[in-house]
Amino acid sequence: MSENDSLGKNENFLEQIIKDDLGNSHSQNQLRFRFPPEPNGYLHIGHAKSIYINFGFGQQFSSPVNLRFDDTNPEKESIEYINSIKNDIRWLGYSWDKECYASDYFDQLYEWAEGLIKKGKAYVDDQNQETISDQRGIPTIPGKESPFRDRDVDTNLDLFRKMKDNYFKPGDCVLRAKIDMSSPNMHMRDPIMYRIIDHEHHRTKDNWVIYPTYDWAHGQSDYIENISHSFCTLEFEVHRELYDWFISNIYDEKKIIPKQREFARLNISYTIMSKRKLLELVESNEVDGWDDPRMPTISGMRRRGIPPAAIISFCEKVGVAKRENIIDFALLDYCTREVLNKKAYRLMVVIDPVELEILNYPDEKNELLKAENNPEDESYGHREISFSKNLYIERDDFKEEFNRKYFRLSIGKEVRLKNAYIIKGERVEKNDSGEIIKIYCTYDPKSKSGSGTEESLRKVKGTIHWIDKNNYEKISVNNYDRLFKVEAPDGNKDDDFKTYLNENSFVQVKNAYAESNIRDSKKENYYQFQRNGYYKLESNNKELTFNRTVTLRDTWKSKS
RNA sequence: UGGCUCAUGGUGUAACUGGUAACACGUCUGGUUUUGGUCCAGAAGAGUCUAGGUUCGAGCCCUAGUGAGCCAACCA
Repeated sequence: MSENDSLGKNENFLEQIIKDDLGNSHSQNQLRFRFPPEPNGYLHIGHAKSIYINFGFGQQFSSPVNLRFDDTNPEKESIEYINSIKNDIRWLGYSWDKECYASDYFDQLYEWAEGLIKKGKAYVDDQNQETISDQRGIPTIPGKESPFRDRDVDTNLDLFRKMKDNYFKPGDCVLRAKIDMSSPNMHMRDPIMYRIIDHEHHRTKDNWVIYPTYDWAHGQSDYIENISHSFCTLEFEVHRELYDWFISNIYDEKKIIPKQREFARLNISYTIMSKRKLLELVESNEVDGWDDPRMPTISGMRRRGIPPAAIISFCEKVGVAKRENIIDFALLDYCTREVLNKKAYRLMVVIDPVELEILNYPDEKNELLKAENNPEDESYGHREISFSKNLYIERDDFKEEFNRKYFRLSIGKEVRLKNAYIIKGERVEKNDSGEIIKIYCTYDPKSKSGSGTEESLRKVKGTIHWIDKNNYEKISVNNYDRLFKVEAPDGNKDDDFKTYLNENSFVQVKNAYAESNIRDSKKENYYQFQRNGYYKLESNNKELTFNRTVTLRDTWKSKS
């Protein structure tokens, strides 16, 4: 079901690798992918790219995709994260074949580790962390071998079993692969396979006190699950040699050898993509949790009102390559608007109200005017909006002084009230501080929208939205903006990224006036407050509260 | 005194086994429009990091530079 194929769109390099393998080493039914998050945080838009890549290939090649939790570090992981991850993937519209856990393979991994010891390819090192680290050397200088490196097999086996059986304390010893302390690749300098961690695991509870490291667990998990292609981000490129080394040492049957390949992670301007830093924002209460609408997390974007289709479309447009990149946030906004324009129910909401009285409109008259729910889609139908002599309009839609580029209301200037009549500004009333508190206008009774009269067909330059003063709903609106003030908040290693937080990223408007139809709004729907932006219902407890997803595109260069 | 990776308009991604750069976003024009939205039409903007080489011909191949990223957690 790949749209890519049908559109003849260009293949990315990972797709080419798969197709090459299909022509040589792999058959169609041997293809299998996986998405391997560590349950130590919430998924963000960067993970969405990875999800899109892996599950996208699954769809394209009709291959199964496993969801595998890389849960080898119980100190950082939790069931809360597991649940949020599953929820987010489903919300994005994907379903996995098997739900797997690296922890399900702990027995097998242990067995293989003993196998490596027996082959003389792994040993227990009694040195402390600091010593091991010192001995590893630096990239330009070879490391030194551990004095415990040449222990015999029986000693190693005995020690390793004691490690497993809780004879030692964390830090007393580790199991290391015996490879090459002078390798130019630091990861080949006798990497650690097991360490002792005294912490209950969220799944295996207290069954284990030794836990495999990422390098020892990941590739083997791929191998166990018959994963054909293991795609990860660029920083794991240097791990590949070790990934292959481990598998070559356990490989003993005619199983698929998984192939690790790396692509560039996603970066977006004015935000950060590090789980560690995102956690920091959450814990320091800079944001309202992992799902704060300003967060680049999947859950945050969901709360903000970005539909899954927009996220998928974004990942598609962003492409897959090996080059470091920073995507312009405007592309995400574009994808969001593109989807929402077709989906959103339109409503009129005045966010910063000022009173408007129509002098020649009958005092007691009240009309119900017809409005389209979505001009992009006839099937959304129509609604009725209450109209009378006294209204509210957006303060911003009236100006006493203006230039020829100004389309909105002013004294002596005509404008159309959306779905209603053409009015002309007459005069204003100000308070002592010179602030406009009320605008007076006159209307053309024959210009009613949709009436078909000659007057109603007149072209006026501007159209503005409004609210009936006698029939409206007060709502609360959360206007969000970018979380950071600079394009690359974590680009400068010397500065704390939090110093670049945008203090105006969240503006709450308590008293916005909405047409009364807003009472029917639903959590699952998307809304456009006309001429203002797209909004998502956040809460409908006593008072309706909406989150602004994104503003409408604004090409009016209101420059001054 | 190391290894690995990358280098195409402002941003991102293309260009099949070499045949003088395409698409999207952004920007700018104009048109339509009862949302300064949408939609439609169009424009500007790179000669592909640099220097050599191979070739009739190179963004694609080779060499050497330059620049950037990653690697020295008992994190993933």
